[in-house]
Amino acid sequence: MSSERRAAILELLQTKPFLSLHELEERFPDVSGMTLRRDIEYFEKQGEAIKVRGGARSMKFITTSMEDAFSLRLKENVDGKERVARRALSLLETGRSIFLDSGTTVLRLAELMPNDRITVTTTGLNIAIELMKKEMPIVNIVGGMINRDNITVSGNQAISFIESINIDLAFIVPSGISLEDGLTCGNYIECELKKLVVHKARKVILLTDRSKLNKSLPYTFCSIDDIDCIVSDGELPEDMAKRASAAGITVLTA
Amino acid sequence: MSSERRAAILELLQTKPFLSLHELEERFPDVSGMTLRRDIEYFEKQGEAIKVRGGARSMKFITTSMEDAFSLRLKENVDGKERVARRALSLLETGRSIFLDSGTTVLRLAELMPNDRITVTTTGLNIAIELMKKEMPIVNIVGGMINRDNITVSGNQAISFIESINIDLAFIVPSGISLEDGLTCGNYIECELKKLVVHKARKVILLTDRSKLNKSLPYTFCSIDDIDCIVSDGELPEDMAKRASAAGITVLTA
DNA sequence: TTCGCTGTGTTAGAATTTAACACACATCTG
DNA sequence: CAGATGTGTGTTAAATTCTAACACAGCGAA
Repeated sequence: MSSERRAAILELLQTKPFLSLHELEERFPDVSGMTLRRDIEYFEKQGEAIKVRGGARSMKFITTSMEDAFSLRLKENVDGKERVARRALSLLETGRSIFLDSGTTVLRLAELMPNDRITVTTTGLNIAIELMKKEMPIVNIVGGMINRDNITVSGNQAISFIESINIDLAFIVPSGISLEDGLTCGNYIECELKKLVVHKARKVILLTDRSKLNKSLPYTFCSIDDIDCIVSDGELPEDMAKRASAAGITVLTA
Repeated sequence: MSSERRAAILELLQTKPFLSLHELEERFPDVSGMTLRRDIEYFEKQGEAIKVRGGARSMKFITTSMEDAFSLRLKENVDGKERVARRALSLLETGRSIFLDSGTTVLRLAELMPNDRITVTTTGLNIAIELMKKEMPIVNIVGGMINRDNITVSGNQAISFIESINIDLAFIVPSGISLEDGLTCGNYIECELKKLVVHKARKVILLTDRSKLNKSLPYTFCSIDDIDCIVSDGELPEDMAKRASAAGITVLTA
């Protein structure tokens, strides 16, 4: 039957950016090349792929110009970010007001977010877009100027927005973490915003991966002691773990 | 020289979803097909196009899942919207602060916007995203709750944002226009926002197409007399034209 | 001048794609 | 049940497109 084969091809299309006909012919030796061609044609009509010479390109991997600026960064330690995002998911509770920082880890979290009745406020344009694809969360975006580098909104208006809302849970991603300097980022105005978020949130959850540990950037927005929970993609260094436990911070390793 | 040709091809790629080699050969008879092939290859590397049998598909028209929710609506009277957007383009002046309403016509305007030094404030998430792809305009997005139906931000925060800024030019798109009810839309809170924008803007430009004329929706945000300029995709009905000229409104038909 | 680079043209062969027809099998329909 | 219809598939040959390799001109740098 054709549907099984097509399902399998669709699977492949989710995995690889390019599927060659030769590949397909090897994978499905009992049907003719013509059939596989027709399958590709079918997926092209479905919008899952684009027929190109020699095979098909998967839509999943075709990103519009600006998105791939991210996917570049997204490729660093994808696996770690994925695990952190999934672990963080379990901290969500329905009916809450949560804040989502911007960043690729959080983007992944947004993609995975269940269709629960929660209210999300975010500074990340792409995160807002991602959440809109779902049915449920009420999505707020803070107002202000958009930073092209990281698709993040910040500024006075953003600050006054945060001042006006209540936050149960804040998921924060710093650019650097160190014992001495605490959580740091490289942009003053965004730093101010994060500072306020940390101050206002009832509970602050820090999402991090290996690459950020023991790094320090110009602006500090809070100390490690201000955090309530750390989700990391691996064990924390000993000194940091000690500090965390002294401060009563829950540490989750994903 | 190659750069002019490439610039022209890039233009074409912005216009059409598919460019055939034959088309290119007709358009550029003084270079060989091989050269045009190489141009396509070049644009594929640039991420502007995808090479397919017989030509190239423009990236611009390859949409990721959520975007095509819009392209559905975008298909209504595309031609009219396109003309209105292009006509509106000529009203832009550098160094100004402009407001862009949300809507497909404006989205097209955003896509066409030159790389000038202007400041844009918008309620449309997708419009902000579109503008970010460019180098130049400073992009502000108002804060507030996002309406899934039209990817628009509104709410108290949005209003306080608008209150805090100065607007030279506001490009407004109502859902309905009629002599009696003026400019109307179907959402109370968005209506309030538009009302404020019209009030604050030094100059209000109304973008409209045939489909909106003589329609009336629940909430009015301003009267026709409050407008400074109307850009329409065809002649206005006589009574409306009369009213406009009496009010000293510039009418541009595209 | 000479070198090397970039942009281009030409060609022939390779590879892919298309289109048309054929067949098997399942499912309706009278 | 016979016949009609439709879907999925295979086969073939021709048409089209693509690639690769080499050639050459123009231009700036050494």
